[in-house]
Amino acid sequence: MTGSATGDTRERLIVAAADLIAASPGEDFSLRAVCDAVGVKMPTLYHFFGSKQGLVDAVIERGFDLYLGEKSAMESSGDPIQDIRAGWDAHVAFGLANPGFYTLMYGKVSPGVSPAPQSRPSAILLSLTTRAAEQGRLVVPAEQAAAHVLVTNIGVTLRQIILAAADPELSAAVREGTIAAITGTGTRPDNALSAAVEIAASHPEILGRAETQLLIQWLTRLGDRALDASEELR
Amino acid sequence: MTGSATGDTRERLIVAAADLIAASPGEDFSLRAVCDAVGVKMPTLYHFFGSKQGLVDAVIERGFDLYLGEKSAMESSGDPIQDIRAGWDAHVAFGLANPGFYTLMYGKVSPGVSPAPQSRPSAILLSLTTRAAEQGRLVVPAEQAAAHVLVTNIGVTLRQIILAAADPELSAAVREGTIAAITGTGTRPDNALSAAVEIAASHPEILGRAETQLLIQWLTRLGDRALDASEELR
DNA sequence: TTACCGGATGTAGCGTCGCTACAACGAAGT
DNA sequence: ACTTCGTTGTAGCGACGCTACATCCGGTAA
Repeated sequence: MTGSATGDTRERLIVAAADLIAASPGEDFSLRAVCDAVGVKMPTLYHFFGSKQGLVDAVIERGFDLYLGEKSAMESSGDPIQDIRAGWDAHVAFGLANPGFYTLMYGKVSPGVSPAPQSRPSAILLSLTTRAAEQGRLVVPAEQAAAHVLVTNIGVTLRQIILAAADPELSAAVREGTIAAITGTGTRPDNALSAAVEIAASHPEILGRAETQLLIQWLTRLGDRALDASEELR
Repeated sequence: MTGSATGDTRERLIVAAADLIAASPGEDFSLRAVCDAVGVKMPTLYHFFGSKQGLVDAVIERGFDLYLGEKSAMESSGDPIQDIRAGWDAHVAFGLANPGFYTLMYGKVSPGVSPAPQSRPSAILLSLTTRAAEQGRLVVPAEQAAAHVLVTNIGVTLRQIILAAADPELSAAVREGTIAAITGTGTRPDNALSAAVEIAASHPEILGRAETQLLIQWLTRLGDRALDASEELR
């Protein structure tokens, strides 16, 4: 035919499948449509990929290549926590820009899914949390911190894709909440009293229900008056 | 035939579809298999549901009924934040126990998905965050807090389903991180409590001497026990 | 009783899907 | 020139979602 170099047909099949998936994210796609787009019959596709899942796997790998390509374009800021922030935003941005890819990469629930392709970006994240841990900036092990960041990052991205509504405020809020959780820094570190209220409310069994309620009442009053007292000093 | 009361066939079709979905979560299912399980032909199914999506919608509604049935069985603890904790754990437990239902309810990425069925549990969550906001315990608006809790709760649940590995530690860590983020409290209870003790001790005139002494005693005891409880999470 | 009527169900079939056995083509190697 | 192997087409299978049409059956009114 039209001068087909080796591997060209296979390449075009992957691109056509990716285009079809991107055209209707989350929906299934037809192998015949892929073949028609390339101008090839089905046995050709099966010669290269063996099954529909084989083609899907190739598309997924292409998706991770694209994702990591964008990600490696960012240079490190030198600060691991700051790099986690940048990686978070890049993750969300990629998901919203490529919902078809992203759904296959992180949204598939079938039991036969293999987590192997996800290992590359997960390793990057783990290296960042490990560096943060080495600097003594985490209150949890590096593995747990990486899992925490990954699960919330995926959650906020999938949610925005499903609702078809980008929500940068929510993404930023969850991002900062997650970072605060793994670094142990609160978002309002000075307000010890409200933190104490939360601790008491979450463990009513320690002091008893009535005592806990009274304790909370006292802490609240203490907070109001103490705040006034310190205001007067200024 | 065998004495079919009104609506019986429709009911059995929903149950059969739910069983097939539960048998292979995330996978597609065959309408013919549903019909065979009930002992009915396909036009009967189409008489009741109109399309495959119609049957799926009925199954989703059944899933939310089941979920809310379990959830309404829990009585309120009186503390909205504590209720959010219980709701979080119930959410995760339901997802892990019913991955087929859960995937349809919260994991579907198709653009034609309607968020209407999700409005019922979301309203419950929003009422909890609204109560917490009324008590002055949130640092963000109630709507944003509810969205934050929902997105992380779904994220951690979907992740465990996909990886086919329950991880109670991760769920608890993300839960506490999320609550800390919306309440503005840090995740280091010992610091917050000892700081609260200092504040109380430096302002004995606000609550009175005897009350302040008792308050400090309670905070100390709370610190010992709560620290032990949170150690188990790490 | 009888005729009718509307909901529930079956028969048969359409077009499409993933997948495959088999053969034909063409460039590279001997 | 002949073989070999990678690539592609022809034709078809079973299963899918879906539907036009016919049939059955229980209640209702003449």
